Amino acid sequence: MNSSIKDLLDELKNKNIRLSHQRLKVLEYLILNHCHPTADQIYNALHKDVPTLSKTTVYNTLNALVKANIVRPLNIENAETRYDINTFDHGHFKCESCGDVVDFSINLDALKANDLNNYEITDKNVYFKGICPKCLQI
Amino acid sequence: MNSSIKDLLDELKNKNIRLSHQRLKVLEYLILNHCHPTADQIYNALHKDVPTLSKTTVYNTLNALVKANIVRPLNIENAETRYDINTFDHGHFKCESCGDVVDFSINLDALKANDLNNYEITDKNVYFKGICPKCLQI
DNA sequence: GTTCCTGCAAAAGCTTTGCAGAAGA
DNA sequence: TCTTCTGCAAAGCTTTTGCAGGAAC
Repeated sequence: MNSSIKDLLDELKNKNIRLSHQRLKVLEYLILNHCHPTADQIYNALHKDVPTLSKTTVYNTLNALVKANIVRPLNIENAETRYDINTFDHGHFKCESCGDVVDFSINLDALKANDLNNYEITDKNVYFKGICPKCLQI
Repeated sequence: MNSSIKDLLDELKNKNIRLSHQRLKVLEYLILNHCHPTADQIYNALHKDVPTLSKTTVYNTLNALVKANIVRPLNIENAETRYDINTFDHGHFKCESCGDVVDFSINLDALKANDLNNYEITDKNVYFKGICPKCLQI
């Protein structure tokens, strides 16, 4: 399960991340939209409500949240980093037609690599590509 | 198993990919160096032997090989596409200390995603991150 | 002789950096 | 008050594009 908003804010305080209006807006967007947005998508979505918002601040905020382990960066396509606030184990599916990314549940602990016995593994990633049901119908 | 060089060249001919000197050099590099190089690494390695080689040609060649399904592009880190000529099922491990990428065997067919029943899945990717044994010793 | 490829220069796209003014604690 | 954040402009990187000359077939 996701941590509560309060826990999140406490964690931010502990890590000396100031809760500016812009940062709260980015965080709110990530919590309300589990669609693995790019920095650009976040910027475009928030720009209407916060006209002075700059892309620099979006990047700044996202990098701070990644460093604080609150969001995870997602690299499926080149030159397109997406951001994910879900903390439970899951894989990602990207539709090559519409570009949408959805989560799917997968047990990452069960993923064993016998070839990597002397390696220290800190991060496991799984992503699939293909066509989503919506695009298959067209 | 990897296909033989002859099979590769036949496949290139079938797909109307001309066997220029530069392209053969890039292909040779990929076959001899299963280290998942970036375009830049390939360029730097071949530049000595083929002084007139341009990065544009390296990119052009890699894109042609990807389109022909002869090499696979690998996106682990943002703004750093790597290229892989191994065709058998495998995952990738990237050392966050030295940056090296190594293969490990994994059964991708066994990776099932129950949440994606109505999805058409064309591509499965697994990558781990951590520290390799060499860097752990330092 | 066609068609496609090469390589230069320039451009495009995402992300980072420098810095002065503004806002959070 | 002190520290950090914002947002503009500019720069940094990887990758792509336009195009004239050259190579493959």
